[in-house]
Amino acid sequence: MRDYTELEKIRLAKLERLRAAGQEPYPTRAERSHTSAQALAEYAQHPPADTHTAAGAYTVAGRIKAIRVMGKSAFVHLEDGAGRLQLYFRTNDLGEERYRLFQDVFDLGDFVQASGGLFTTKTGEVTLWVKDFRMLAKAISPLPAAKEEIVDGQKRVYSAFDNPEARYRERYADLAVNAEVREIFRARARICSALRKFLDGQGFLEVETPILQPLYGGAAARPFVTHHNQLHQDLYLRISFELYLKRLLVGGLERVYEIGRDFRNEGVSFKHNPEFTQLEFYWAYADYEQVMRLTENMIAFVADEVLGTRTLTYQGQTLNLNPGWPRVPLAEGIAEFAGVDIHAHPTAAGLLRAMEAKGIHADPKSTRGKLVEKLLGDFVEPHLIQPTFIVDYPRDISPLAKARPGDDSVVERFEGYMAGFELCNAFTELNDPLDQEQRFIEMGRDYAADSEDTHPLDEDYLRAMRYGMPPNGGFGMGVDRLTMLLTDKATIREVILFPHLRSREE
RNA sequence: GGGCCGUUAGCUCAAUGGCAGAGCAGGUGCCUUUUAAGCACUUGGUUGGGGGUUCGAGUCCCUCACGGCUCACCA
Repeated sequence: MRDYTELEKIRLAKLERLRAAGQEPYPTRAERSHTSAQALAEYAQHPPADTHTAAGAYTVAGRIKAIRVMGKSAFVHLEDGAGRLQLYFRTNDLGEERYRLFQDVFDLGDFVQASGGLFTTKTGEVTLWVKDFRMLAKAISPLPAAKEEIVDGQKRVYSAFDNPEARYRERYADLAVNAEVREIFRARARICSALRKFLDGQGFLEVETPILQPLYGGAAARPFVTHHNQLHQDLYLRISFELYLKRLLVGGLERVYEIGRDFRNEGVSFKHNPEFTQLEFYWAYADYEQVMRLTENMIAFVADEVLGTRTLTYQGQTLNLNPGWPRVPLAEGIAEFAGVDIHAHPTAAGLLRAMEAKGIHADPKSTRGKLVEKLLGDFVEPHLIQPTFIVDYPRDISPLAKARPGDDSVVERFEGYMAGFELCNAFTELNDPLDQEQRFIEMGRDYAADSEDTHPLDEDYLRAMRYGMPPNGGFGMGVDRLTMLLTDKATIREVILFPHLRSREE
């Protein structure tokens, strides 16, 4: 038996008192004729002649958010999924005994059902004049209490439940108490719907590919490992969808996408959660130029659908999401912001010397591609506030992308940036099985040089490609990051319902 | 993994090394159109855990746990 707090013991006693009075604290069924918003809308459309007398018949259900008792009457705020509605309880209407029952055993956080007509109070709030009420679910533990006040139309919250750790660990309490948190996840759902609507409209097919994979690939990340008992087989949780989605192009599905979970066994930060939601699509006969245009249109479409505008404020910065993002070759961006001409330094050693000359220090074992990435991340990325495509990446950090015709050292790849961080990554996909095999082998060498684990070589993927893969453009985007941007949240944990936290001993 | 900061009542926060407090929530009263309702009284603490210094530790030191920020890592 667990230890209840003093506050919980008081509520347990109230629960017993409710039972003693013949009311079930957790009845099986509830009734509801109107949501709070429906009731208010109906009243507004057909206001009674005398607004101070209860009119109509409404039954509402929801959670008690505020109680103001004044002797023999009480005002209560009820919150449901649509909003809130004030309830008015009065001894005259309910009788001494029922009124006392309400006053004595109904608490903040309880789910209740109430019926009556609507009227307008002296202070102008449309309110349900309660003729009947009952408990729907008694709350034993008090929700983190917050108080709200409306000052000049602005909501002010006092003693808000805002300790991040507590909010993430008890997200249910966070959601119950902080209405704006519920809005984040409504927006998130609309973002996913808008992405699907856009891609479906472009003739893409939504598919599902394995999360448990015998080999992992498609990105540079350490995987989570798990085990199938009966098959005596170790399996990896996928780090990307790429290699499976491209197998589908081999199979003749020309436009496919997947929205789902990726798992990366790496550091946690304001923009990294160990599991995160990714959108990837692959588009046969398209190249990265077409994918760029589709990307701009997709982001603008989502902004229209979710925000109703293409201008948004992110952490105090105004972002313009209209299509027509600048295309900045990676080498130009680095030249501008880091003052290093990477074209002039085709070898890792040469580039490293050029960087050292600028006072930029890097791991001397880095490949040239790694050095270029460091320059991009440290010097260019922070400047990319407005939506920008950085294009044309070094071949050795892009093993699944196709080389640029006429320049083997550069691949047709772009990354979309805004607000100073990477949003998406895409390329003209490599579809030459012999080149792909060579790249995999090169990557293995690079990993060895970096003293990382050797990346597994996916033979089955090469077999698929040998059957013939149409030329195609592919795309990947972090849906969590897009949600951060559109909801103006500074950390990924705010847009994931249950972000990963270290376990805590009870 | 490193650095810095933090953890005090259900929630939000105070407290020169010297009696652990406030507001809200809770309880008991008063109050039949309130809205952070109001008024009076009042309960509530292993100050994250453990160890140390000290006559005396929420406060200083060590250590562990968890979190925040940041750096590193993240083709």
